[in-house]
Amino acid sequence: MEKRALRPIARLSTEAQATLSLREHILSGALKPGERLTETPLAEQLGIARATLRMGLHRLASEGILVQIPYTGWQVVALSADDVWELWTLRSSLESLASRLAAERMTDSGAAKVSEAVENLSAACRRGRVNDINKADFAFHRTIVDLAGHGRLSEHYRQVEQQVRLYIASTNVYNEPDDWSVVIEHHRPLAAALIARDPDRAEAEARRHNETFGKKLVAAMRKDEQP
Amino acid sequence: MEKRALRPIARLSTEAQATLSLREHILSGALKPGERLTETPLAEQLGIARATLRMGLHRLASEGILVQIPYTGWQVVALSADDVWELWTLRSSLESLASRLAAERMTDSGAAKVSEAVENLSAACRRGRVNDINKADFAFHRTIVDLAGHGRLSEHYRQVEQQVRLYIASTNVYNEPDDWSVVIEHHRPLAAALIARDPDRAEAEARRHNETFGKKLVAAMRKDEQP
DNA sequence: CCATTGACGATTGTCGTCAATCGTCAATAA
DNA sequence: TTATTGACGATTGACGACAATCGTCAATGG
Repeated sequence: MEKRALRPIARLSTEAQATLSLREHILSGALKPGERLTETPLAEQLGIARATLRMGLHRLASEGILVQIPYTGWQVVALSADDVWELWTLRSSLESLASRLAAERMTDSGAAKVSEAVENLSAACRRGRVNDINKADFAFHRTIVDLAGHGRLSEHYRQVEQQVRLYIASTNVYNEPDDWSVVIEHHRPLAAALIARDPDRAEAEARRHNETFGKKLVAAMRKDEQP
Repeated sequence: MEKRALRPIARLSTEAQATLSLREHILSGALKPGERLTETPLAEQLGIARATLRMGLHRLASEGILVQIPYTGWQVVALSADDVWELWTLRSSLESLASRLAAERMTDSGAAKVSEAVENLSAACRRGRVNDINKADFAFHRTIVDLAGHGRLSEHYRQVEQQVRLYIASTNVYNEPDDWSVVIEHHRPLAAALIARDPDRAEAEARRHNETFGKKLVAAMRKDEQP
């Protein structure tokens, strides 16, 4: 016998499962931006009815990773430089709020989570495997948002984060053999402010962090778009 | 003959029309929070198929003004004090960003729009009709967000605004015979900062505006919830 | 040769129907 | 009397089929 009581089984409607599956499939980079999706074959592949699949597609569209062209089909969004700018300004704003709130309600266990996240990121940077760094990076920011204890903020952030993931997956901006040590140096001040329970500094550091990264990224994109 | 060329007619899918219709119906306050909705009668009322209606319902759920209880029904969300706190902190964050951006890219025509909006609000306050004040208030803030020229921000703000509208419609917080002149005094500094093209001040004023209102509201709600 | 148009295949938009699941309430037995 | 259980009505969940609309491309006429 197990110690813990039985947990209620996680029941997911077929639509929810399909949405999950599709979302991960797209975000994994298996589908390139602009790639076309048609309902009928997709429904057959997933073994569900078209109407069911369709709900999932609509949801992903409302989340901004798919676009629908009436009577023509669905396609994975192709982000422009302006889109990336929008994403980063928005992310900066949301994460600044999250950081402030997280610092305000920081607990010992929360601080431990932040420490763990930043150490994971540090370890990943030392190993130098791009995918791992990426993952640890997202996990670090996600930790902060979760610690803010703000359901709607969490949901809005998730949508932005998702599109950022899509962008990262569809480009190789992270493949530049940059010095990975700078990545961790860019995160430590924010983590420190959080652990120190300093809302003002946490908010400022979050804003600074996002803005520097965002500016670099947008500049790189515009350079690519022009010629 | 008319001068202007024919504009493309606005074609809306039945689903989109149903969504629009439902959204306004709910936001108008015709349905009280917690009120139950069943698909079949609703579909009949609107004269559309259940599957079509259902897509609209799902959308409204993802926008946070409906909740779905599996195999049971849909209902209008009932916002708690915590929810209102979430809404106002989020709105503050988003509108601060919008105000900063709007101030940065302010043009003469933009400034005119801000002036017009604030004058409308002022006029409404003098007349003292609650509904008009309310409408002008939302229009003022919407003007700022539009002027920011940030599609995603606009969409995220819309969702928050919607829930705020729902909350306002379902309560009579605005019915207190407050001195309406204070309303306009709370808005003028922000408008002035925007017209002066001062991003820092605009951002700060937006934050201050939202926080004072939010705190007052949340405090009033908690007082109502406790006993 | 080229612009126009009509038809065709492909794809989504919408609909009606049946299956799965929920809450409730009465029947039952200790 | 009261806790359990079985059945019922109500409601959503999922499905397959038909209609509307799109882009394309060949046929047509100048």
